[in-house]
Amino acid sequence: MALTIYDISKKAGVSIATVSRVLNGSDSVKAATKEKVLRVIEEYDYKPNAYARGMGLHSLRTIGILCADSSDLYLAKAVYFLERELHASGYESLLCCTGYDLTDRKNYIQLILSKKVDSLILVGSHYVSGKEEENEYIREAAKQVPVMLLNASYNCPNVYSTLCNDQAATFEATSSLIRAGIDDLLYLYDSNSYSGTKKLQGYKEAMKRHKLPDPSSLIHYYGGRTDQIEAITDFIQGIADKGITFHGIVASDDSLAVGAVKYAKKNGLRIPQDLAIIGYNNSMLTACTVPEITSVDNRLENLTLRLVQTLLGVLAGEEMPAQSVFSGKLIQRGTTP
Amino acid sequence: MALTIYDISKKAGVSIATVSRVLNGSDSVKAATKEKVLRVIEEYDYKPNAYARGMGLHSLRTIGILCADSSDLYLAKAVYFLERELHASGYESLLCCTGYDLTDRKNYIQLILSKKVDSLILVGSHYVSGKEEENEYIREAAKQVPVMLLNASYNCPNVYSTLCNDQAATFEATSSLIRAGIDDLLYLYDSNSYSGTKKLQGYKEAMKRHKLPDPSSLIHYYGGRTDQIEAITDFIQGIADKGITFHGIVASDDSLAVGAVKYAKKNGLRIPQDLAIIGYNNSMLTACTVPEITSVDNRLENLTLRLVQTLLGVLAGEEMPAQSVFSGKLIQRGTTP
DNA sequence: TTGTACGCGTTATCAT
DNA sequence: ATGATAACGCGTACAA
Repeated sequence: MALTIYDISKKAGVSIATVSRVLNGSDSVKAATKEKVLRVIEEYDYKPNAYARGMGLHSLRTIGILCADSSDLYLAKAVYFLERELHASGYESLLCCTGYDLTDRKNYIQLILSKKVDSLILVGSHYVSGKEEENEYIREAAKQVPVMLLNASYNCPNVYSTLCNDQAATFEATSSLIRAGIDDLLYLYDSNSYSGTKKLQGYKEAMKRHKLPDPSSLIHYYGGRTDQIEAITDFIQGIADKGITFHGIVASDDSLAVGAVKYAKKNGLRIPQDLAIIGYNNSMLTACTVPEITSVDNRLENLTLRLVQTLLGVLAGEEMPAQSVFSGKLIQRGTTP
Repeated sequence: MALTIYDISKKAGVSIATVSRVLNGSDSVKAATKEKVLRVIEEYDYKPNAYARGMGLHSLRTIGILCADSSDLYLAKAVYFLERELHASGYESLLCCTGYDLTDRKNYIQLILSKKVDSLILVGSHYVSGKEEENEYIREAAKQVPVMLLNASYNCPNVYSTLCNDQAATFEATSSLIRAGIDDLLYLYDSNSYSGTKKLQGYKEAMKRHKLPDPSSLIHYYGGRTDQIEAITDFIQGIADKGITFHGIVASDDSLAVGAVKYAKKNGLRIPQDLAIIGYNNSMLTACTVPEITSVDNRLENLTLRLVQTLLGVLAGEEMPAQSVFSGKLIQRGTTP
């Protein structure tokens, strides 16, 4: 059996209260006593029981990180950064891959809350819906612990949003192509999430601002998996085969842009002369093609850093901004003129 | 304040013992009583306190998943599959990105064990070293909880290994190129981990078996980051610039293979006629290049599935195999003849 | 089948 | 500065 605080107190010749004080860094304990207790703790390699500790402190210093799919290139990076930051601050991370289904998500959150996490981090904008009733579960969760949103925004007490201004970034990306003289721009996207919607708005706004005709026929939703590059290529081919002409593509994700590059190659189109392409996320995928893909960097590491700082502040009882917005940045590479 | 088992027992007009029995699915409770208690639980949405429960059961049904870097394409997939399987079996996953440093890993494991996880899953072969003294921490951990190894093997009580026969797979991949008439085969690798060593052995074995000259000058270690494709391309260029000639490349990772494809393009080499390439892991990267990359599939999902099954068996007190080995499979695509 | 009472290992609140 | 002791909420012998 593992040692308890009683064992240590006996061996050190003090009471359990004193041991507890030493353990929790109380200042009201004589240096000599502290030294003595620490030596015993060291000698027997005593570790306080986590469950019992959780009961007393009402916390195990654990944060629930929820994401739809942690094998997604972008989400995986987000999870990685978050875990690293949290660990550095003495918190552990309970990872939950909830999938994209609403009911599954709700159940998962219920479960995780019952495990007494100190906070919930929802990674990715899929967690915020356009329909208010579908966000009810966020309000509910926020009644129990602070809820942190990465790449989404939701206005509600105890909910804190950290995100990139995807709309502005997409507006800028689209505009840069238009300024280069390309105005038949295809818009490809794969998600109707919060940020998915914002990106689309950015594209539309740019088309409108430059007085281009209604782009409805140029906007296409790819509903398949983003790691199926071949399916994406076929998808774009299908659009072209319908007789829709385009000399530029703005994509909501780098994988869609990779599909676009492969489409161009298959059809003997020169990049960027015949077809210019812009991706999103500035992932390693941008470096896999020839030429390399121009992409929007939404500074994920920055976002995660800020999110954790905000969270720590909230947990410490400080007043924190409910929303932190950063700017994206277009990284120029070979697929744009 | 949240409801306790006492509140529920009062409202249901029974003792806490009965509530506890209902909660834990004991059979010795009258159907009517059970029904009554369940209704109260439902009505007040009562959730047992996790800490108190952990104290009694000596478990919070939580597994520690350790990996060096969960943003790595391959590790991320492994973590995703593991979490999914564990969740389906009623276990939560504590994610720990330990990095590649030994001391950091040790500390992290100590910490995580003190949080009372039911088991440790070490994802990726980096956790097993060739030097026995560096594996001491695994032995220590295994004294406390079962330790599961994914893609590595270590012989020690309470340690269970689930892996792909990377040596045989690499042997087969290398041999297939030799049979196609290419015998100046470069071997690129990026890790000296357990499986890294095995893969290299598979390559060497194939060269030897086909009576090819000592390949020492053809074996090259890339020490940079695998998500830096450009650095990989430069690395290969450097090898060629040294005057080493090769018409085929066997790589220990798909990202190295992507770098090889880009190297070929830069130098106007035809693929596969002038340069044949085989990657490893069969990741989405194989679909990003033109032509697509032939790669070894080590059936990750299978491995994770088996690992979790083994773990559940061990936790249930059943006798389980200490080692489960699966075969890899070469997926033919455009970079090989 | 059900209830009582105790143990689990801490933290926190009083005294001293 | 330190010690005694009461929570904390649940599981589980043991008793009924």
